[in-house]
Amino acid sequence: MSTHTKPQGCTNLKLRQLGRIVTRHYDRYLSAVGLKNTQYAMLSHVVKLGPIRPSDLAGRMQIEASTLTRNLQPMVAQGWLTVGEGEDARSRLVVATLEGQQKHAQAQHAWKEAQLALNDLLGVERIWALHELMDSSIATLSHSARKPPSP
Amino acid sequence: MSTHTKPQGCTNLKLRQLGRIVTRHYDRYLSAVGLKNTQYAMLSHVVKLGPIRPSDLAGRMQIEASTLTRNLQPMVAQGWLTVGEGEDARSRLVVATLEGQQKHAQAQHAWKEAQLALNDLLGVERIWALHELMDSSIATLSHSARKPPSP
DNA sequence: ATCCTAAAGTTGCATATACAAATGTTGTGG
DNA sequence: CCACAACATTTGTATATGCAACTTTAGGAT
Repeated sequence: MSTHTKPQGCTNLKLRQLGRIVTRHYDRYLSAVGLKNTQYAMLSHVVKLGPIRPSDLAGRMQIEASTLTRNLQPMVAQGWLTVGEGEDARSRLVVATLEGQQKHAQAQHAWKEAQLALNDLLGVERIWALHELMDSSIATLSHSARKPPSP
Repeated sequence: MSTHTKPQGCTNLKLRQLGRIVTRHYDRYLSAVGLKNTQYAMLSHVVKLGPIRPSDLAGRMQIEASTLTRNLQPMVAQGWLTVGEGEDARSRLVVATLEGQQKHAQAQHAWKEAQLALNDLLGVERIWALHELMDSSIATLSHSARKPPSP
């Protein structure tokens, strides 16, 4: 018979448990430069995607727009990002300041150490396999409009 | 040459992005019974592990003790869990009330729908592969005392 | 017994996350 | 032009998450 029949257990539980462990790992490295993992992620996105509208940024990061609004605040307060006027009067544009770009460059070192340490702990094969699966899952799910249960 | 050289990108970023998507998915199903995914996870653990000390529960769930303290509060307020005296005067024991057990049984249906819907979206092969990788990663990381960067 | 350390929980502080509802803005059909 | 739907962002409310510091209680060593 086959080595596996049906998936066991809860995908969400596993994702969150592993996520917590891994997030703590990265945060220990990033704390040396005064950033949280989420802030590093946001900074990276803004540095790379240049002036970008909040809703587009939220879409790229797979977070809700309302979450983005709040996550921006500490970054703006620290002077790493600014939120300026957009095309419309309703939209804005997020950009990284010079300090933000410098902070990002500085944080990249810490990130790399964290990533390499994790590679060591899990082995590059497993990391690689995880990345492939997660990338393809994100791609699949970010398109399918996931509909709530019927009635 | 090999089809892959080194893992690209940030493991933490991918885990969190996929985690957010999947968590939202489950939460949409669980909202029908008035639970958040994390509460369902906690309820399941307590129902299964019977009277258990907070620190042991935290260890099983891979969350910090201080997080557990707070996450317990809404559950106790709803009457699903109680926190009683433990062996010591310093430790406690968490147990599920009757209402908690009923809520859990009720929530299991919603959870199953969410899981099956996800299986459909991603395919059982991918789910299975993800579970295997995440389980083994959690097992590996939960033992290795992850040490912060030197100085 | 006393002092010192370890163990178990909790609090203070800061951030992250999302849904529902509110606000303000734009574009459109009539 | 005007009512109305569609869009972009923010607020209200609630929960989740972790680190550092603190309190209380055990256990051990002398």
